[in-house]
Amino acid sequence: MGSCGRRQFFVTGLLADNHPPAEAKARLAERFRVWSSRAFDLAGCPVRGVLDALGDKWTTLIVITLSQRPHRFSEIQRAVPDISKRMLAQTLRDLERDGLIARRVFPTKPPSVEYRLTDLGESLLDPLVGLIAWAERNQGPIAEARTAFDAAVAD
Amino acid sequence: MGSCGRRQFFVTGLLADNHPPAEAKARLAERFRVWSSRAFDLAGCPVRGVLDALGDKWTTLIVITLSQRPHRFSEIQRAVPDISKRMLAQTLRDLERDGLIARRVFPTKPPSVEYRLTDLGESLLDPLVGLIAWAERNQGPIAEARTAFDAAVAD
DNA sequence: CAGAATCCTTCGTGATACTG
DNA sequence: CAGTATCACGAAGGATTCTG
Repeated sequence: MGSCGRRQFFVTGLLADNHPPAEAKARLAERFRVWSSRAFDLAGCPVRGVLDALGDKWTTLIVITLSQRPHRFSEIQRAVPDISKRMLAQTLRDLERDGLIARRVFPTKPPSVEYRLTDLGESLLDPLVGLIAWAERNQGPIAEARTAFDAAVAD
Repeated sequence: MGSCGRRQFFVTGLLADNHPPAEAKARLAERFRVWSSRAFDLAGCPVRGVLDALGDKWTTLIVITLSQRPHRFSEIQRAVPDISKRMLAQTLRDLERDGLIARRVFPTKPPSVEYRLTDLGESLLDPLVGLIAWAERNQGPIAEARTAFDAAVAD
């Protein structure tokens, strides 16, 4: 998957206490100092890690689908629009490898396989909802900014 | 950029009230019903939108860098490891287009340009910190899951 | 049904060179 | 300094076929 580059982008300790709105900036500032001081020395890169895991085309849609209840392979395929079998299998495999979902095979014929979120996977839902909520809240402003920008570029 | 596919993945209304930990699942369940009912009829796809915007290699690193203070072009390039001028310019342009950062040109010679987060951009920091915190908190378990999975695959 | 394997196309990204 | 333009490559993703 993606790399963090030769130099590592390093941010740690953000979770020390809870974070009231607008404290985020201050928290990042604190962490940024840590990152700057050892940027080139240590491994581990949460920012890149989480983005490599969730940034692809299907992962979050599958996680959201599984957030409701366990699904079978073909159920997910019906639930997630336009995903191919190839990408579904691959994404499920990656999610299982990261410990976010559990795979359970029922030895029926034809075989059926159930996928469900692990506790780790469910713990991701909270921050994920935060992001989605932000996206919904700011859909309008972003769309406006885009049309304004495009109009300005067109002279 | 990326598309939502012919059929739209639609989730709305997540931000009605605040969300104590572990309520995320219930909130998603509610939204999922809405999504299912009009998945094929309406446009707008916050999940895809935010992922298309943040899922690339450099966007979040730049946002985090700018979260501390305004930066000039070359400052960002020094702060973000291994980014090329091409990708820096392109990512900054996309961020400006979405209204997340503001660009200000000082007519000096040689010219200098300052980038800063807009209010919209700063509002992204909070959910972003949530994701990073999750990533840090679960770096260990994920790494363990991977090695366990790889070992199991290797028979 | 639940995949694996193969091929093929498109996109994101990097390297390099040029400009105001 | 702050970009743009062009080329080239590798990886992500899609379509298809095969299997247990």
